[in-house]
Amino acid sequence: MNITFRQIEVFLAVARSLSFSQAAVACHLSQPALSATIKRLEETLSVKLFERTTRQVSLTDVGLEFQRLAEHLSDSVLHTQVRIKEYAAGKRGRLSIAAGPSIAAGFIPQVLKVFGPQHPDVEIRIHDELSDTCLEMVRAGKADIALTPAMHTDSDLVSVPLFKDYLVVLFPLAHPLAQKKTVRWSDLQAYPQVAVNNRSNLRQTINEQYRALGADFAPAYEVAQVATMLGLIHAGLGVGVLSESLVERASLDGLAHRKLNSRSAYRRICTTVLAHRAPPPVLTAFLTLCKQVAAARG
Amino acid sequence: MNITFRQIEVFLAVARSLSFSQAAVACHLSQPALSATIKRLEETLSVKLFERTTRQVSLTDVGLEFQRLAEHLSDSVLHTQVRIKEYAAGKRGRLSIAAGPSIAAGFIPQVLKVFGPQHPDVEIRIHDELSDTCLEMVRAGKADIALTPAMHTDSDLVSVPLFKDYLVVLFPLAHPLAQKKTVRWSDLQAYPQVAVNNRSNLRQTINEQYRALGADFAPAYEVAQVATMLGLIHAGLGVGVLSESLVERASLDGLAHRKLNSRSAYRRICTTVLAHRAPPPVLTAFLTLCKQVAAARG
DNA sequence: CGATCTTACGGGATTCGTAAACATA
DNA sequence: TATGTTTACGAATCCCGTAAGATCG
Repeated sequence: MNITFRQIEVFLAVARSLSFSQAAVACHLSQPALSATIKRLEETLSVKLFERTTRQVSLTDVGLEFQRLAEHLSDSVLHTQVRIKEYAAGKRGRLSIAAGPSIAAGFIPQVLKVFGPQHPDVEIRIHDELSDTCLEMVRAGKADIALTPAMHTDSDLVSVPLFKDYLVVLFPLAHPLAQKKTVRWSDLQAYPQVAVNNRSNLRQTINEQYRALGADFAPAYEVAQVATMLGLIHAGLGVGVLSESLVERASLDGLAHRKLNSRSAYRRICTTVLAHRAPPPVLTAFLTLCKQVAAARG
Repeated sequence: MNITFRQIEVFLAVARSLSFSQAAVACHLSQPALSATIKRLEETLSVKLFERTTRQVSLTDVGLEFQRLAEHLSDSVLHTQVRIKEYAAGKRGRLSIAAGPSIAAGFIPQVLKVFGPQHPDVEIRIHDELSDTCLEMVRAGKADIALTPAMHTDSDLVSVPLFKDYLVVLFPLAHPLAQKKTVRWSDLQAYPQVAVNNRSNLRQTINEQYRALGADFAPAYEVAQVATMLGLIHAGLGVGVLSESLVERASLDGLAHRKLNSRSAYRRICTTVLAHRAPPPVLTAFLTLCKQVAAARG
């Protein structure tokens, strides 16, 4: 014989109204049915909860003690139901996002600006690491999703293209490039260049672009962090190639940029998640929004 | 459609073993019945809790989240059941005892010495007040029970005699009274007496005893607290009449006592509780023990 | 006698167990 | 093929509502 949540609800209704009849209407139950429910509860606990004469109902001491505990139980059950529904709707939970440097600084904030307010009870962690590290984190379960330029074809990961992130060249406002309407790769060769090092996917893309043109890319300055690049460019030491997703969000006072006029000068940004694994609900909500934002940026 | 504690138990069994068959035997259920229970739970929450191929069962993300909540619920229900049974058995709760000065210092500790260890989860409060105050506290609901010499006959209170508390005279070890085997009231008149003031029930009993003998009681020293009496007697300033229940427990180094040789030199100690009110379970346990201890002291 | 809880009893839903079907490694 | 889950179905149980009975003011 087991205690029932229904019994607790009914008990609380009686304890509050101190009347079987009133509690019955409150519970949408006939009065004898309610009477029986209380009786069963008392039998289950082998305890008398109410002192009842036909004209008066009052809680026994044990009943009073049980009321406190029952109140807590009722709250817990209700709480559990809303929590689990929120969780299933992606309104609650933890979301661990791994993203490459430019995505983390450009695209992700754009998405989270909408996602955050819509999902106030979701704990979000952003891992801004190099692309390879991002994918490794997904594989290890440390991140739910990776947003990187690298398309992975391993069987344990599944990647889906999100948008094309075109390359742009960045330079000071007064720079000669500011006069040009369109910029080609060949236009850059006249100026010293600032670039991130070879560990970066962005750099590898640039290298490939140069190789395709039969040239070698030899930057005048090589750094690890994008922020350092911006400093060098701002100081007039050179120009630098970055991705559109970054410059369209970051505040780049004193700098201007042009999209590189080449059909192949882009990286395909992909979402990567674990294969053979149903995504957490909050992740599907996040993914849906990512696609919307990606579509909106055209 | 409502969630059931049985469903939660079953869910947790499956979540722990990750097998419907094993969980079924653990729950004393046929495997199809268990399968149906899980299905109903999933329908109630409108959420898929397990990812199951016929050969493998695993928790979904929602299921994992639900497991934490369910674990908490299960604990709460179990906790509630044991708590309420402990409470009903008098093993748990709050007990507020009001007792007159000598009872509080003598008899009560004797009872609690046994009661305390047997009921470790009972919060006990002792109100050591004058007898009238004790009865008033019971009437006001501030105390569950009063142990006093005063027998109350008001309709809202019900008193039951517990034991006879005989009067004794207390004196220093070297006092002449130490030579006597029996002491009568008349024997005391030769010595200065120390007594508590007229607000005390003890003092009123002494006054009555003297009146019955056609004498007036005129103590040499009158104080409010028993502890002060003991100090004065110890200093050799006089002898004092107290109750047997007090001296048989208190440590009275350097003092001796004799029972007063009179059939009427006692007070009838009573328990008093509210009438028209079922006593809290812990109180019945306490009362039972009081009667046992009272019977044992003869 | 009127209001309220309890008991009695029949119908309907829920839950269970057995047996068969089904799906994966 | 062997193991483990789901479906199908009949039986027992539980739960509810109506009607009658009991009790207190």
